[in-house]
Amino acid sequence: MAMTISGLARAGGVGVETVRFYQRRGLLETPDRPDSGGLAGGVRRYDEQDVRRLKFIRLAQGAGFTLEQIGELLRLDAGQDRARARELAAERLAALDLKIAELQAARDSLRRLASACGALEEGPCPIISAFEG
Amino acid sequence: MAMTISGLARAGGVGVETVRFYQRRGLLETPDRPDSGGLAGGVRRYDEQDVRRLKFIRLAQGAGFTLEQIGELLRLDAGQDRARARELAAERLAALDLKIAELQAARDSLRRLASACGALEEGPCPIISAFEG
DNA sequence: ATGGGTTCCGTACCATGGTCCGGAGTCAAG
DNA sequence: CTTGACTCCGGACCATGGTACGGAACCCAT
Repeated sequence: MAMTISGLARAGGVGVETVRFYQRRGLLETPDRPDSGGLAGGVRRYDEQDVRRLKFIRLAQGAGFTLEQIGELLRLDAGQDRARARELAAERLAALDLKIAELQAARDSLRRLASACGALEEGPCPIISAFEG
Repeated sequence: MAMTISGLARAGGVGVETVRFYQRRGLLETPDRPDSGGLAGGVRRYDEQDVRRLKFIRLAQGAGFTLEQIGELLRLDAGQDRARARELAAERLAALDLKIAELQAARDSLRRLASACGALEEGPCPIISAFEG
C-alpha cells in the first residue's frame, strides 16, 4: 500500500507539485526519508491515510473552505475541540446555503438568457437585462 | 442622475478602486472628462446605465463567469451574435448545475459533520470521515 | 554499474481579482 | 480664495492557489 509521491498525487487526482505545495502549507505531512545508506536518505513513502487526507482537502475545497481553514479542520480532526469544529461547520454551512441560493438565482438568469437569445433569430441579445429579473 | 465615481461605486456595492480596475479591464467605460476650463478637464460623470453594467458584472461573477468572460458578454450584449451568447450561457449553465450539485453534496457532508460532532461531548471529531460518506 | 525515470529541494514565476500609494488637479462650501 | 474632500493616473503591491525550473541525489531494470 505504500507509494511514492507520484502515486499519492495520482490517487488524489492532483499533480506532484500540488502535493508538495500542500506539504509546505502544513496540510499534508512530510514523512521522514528512510535511511538507505546514501547521503541524503531514500525517498519518502505514503499510505492510505495520506490519500484520505489528500482527498479530504479536495472535498473541503469544493465545499468552499480555504486552504487555511482546511488546515485548521485537519488539526481539529485529531484534537478534542468539538465546539470549534461545530462552529466552523455551521459557519460554512450558512455560507454554503447562501451560495447555493445565489447559484440557483444565477442559473435562472442564465436560463432566461438562453431562451431570450434563442427566441428570435436576429438583433442583439438582452444579456444584461436577463440578469435583472 | 449623474454621479461621480464614488457614487457609482457605492451604487454597485464596490470600492472606487474596483471600478477603476474594471475600467482598465474594459468592463466599464471611462467617460470623457468634460472640458471645464482647467488644464486636465473636469471630473468624469456616470449614470444609471453604468450602474446597471456594474451590477451586471457582480451578478455575472456570482454566476461564476470570469472577468474576461464577462467582458465578452458585455460586448455580446451590444452585438448581434446570438449563437455565441447562447453558447456561453449553455456552457455556464452546465458548469453551474455541476457546481450546485457539488455544493449540495458538500452541504450534506457538513451536516453530517455538525451532527457527528454535536452528538457526544468528548473525544475527537471525525471531520475527515464526515466527508467520505 | 550505468542509464533513464523519480524524487527532493529551494526558488521563481504565474493568473485572478483586486487594493493601496503618492502627487497633481479639481470642485464646492465657507 | 483658501481649505478639505474627492478625482485622476500610473505603477506598485497583495492574497490565493497553484505551476515550473534546475541541479543533485536516488532507485530500478538491464
